[in-house]
Amino acid sequence: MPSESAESRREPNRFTHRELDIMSVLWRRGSGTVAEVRDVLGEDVGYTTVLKMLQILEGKNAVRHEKEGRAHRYYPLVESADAGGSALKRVMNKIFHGSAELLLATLVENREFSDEEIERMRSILDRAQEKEDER
Amino acid sequence: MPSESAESRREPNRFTHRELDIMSVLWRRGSGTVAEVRDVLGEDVGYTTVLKMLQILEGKNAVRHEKEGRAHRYYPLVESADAGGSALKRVMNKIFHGSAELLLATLVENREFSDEEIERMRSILDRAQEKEDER
DNA sequence: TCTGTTCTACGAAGACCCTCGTTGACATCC
DNA sequence: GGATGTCAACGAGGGTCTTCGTAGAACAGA
Repeated sequence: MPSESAESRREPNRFTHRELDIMSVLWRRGSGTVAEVRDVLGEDVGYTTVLKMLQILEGKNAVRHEKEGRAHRYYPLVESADAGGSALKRVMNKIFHGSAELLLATLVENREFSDEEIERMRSILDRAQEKEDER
Repeated sequence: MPSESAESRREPNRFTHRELDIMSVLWRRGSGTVAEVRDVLGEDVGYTTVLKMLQILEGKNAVRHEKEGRAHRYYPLVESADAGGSALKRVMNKIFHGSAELLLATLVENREFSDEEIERMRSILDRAQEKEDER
């Protein structure tokens, strides 16, 4: 098995902090204009900054835009599940020695979950196991 | 609820990519000299680069070193569980809308787990629930 | 002693990230 | 028409991240 540590300079679905801030808004809302995104982010981020970031993201094919009146409306092209999968894999490998169990243990340790949440998480595992058993 | 997007410029336990590469090695091995860390990372990372990163990490109190012969042996000061907790929280909030269930679902979707692994993950949830029920 | 090796230390170069000032287009209101 | 407001576009500035060249100390072997 190759060492995996030599990262290719540009992985897919990997976002910088600000990029992630902005993608996060688009994922939540489905789409957004510059002004809308900026409203969510708060006034401490400049308008032109948000615009620039969206243009950068467009250059990376992470979003696309359509004209809407005089403004542009931006839509995410990268799915949050894909970005999340990559991010989780990275965290799991780099920090949790590749162990999903260690990751899960840390997750439940750092937050209190209600019975209902835990129940739903359990059923997620059930479904995964069923799928496994079918083979 | 405050908007949460205005990140403080330096969160604790937050590492850059290269920093994380190096911390990852120290966490796995428990400690390492520059040469040892570099061996794990592969020859495409320069010796002085690794040294520099370790010095930077030391400046951030993420590692410390002891003399070992003529060389330095570095030890992690930040625990992987702490770094992992921060990273998971970030991923959960920015990408999974704060939902641990969505996170778990993505995790099990992206990798096949054996029955044993799933069983152990289930018991992690059991333990969390017991703790919850005690109150 | 000379030479090669292995180490730390320092600093500078280059890439990347983020921010914002400025410009010009367009629209609206008076 | 002139003032005002909203918009995209561009580019430059300053910061951070990463890399590496170079220097010098310590040591080993011939």
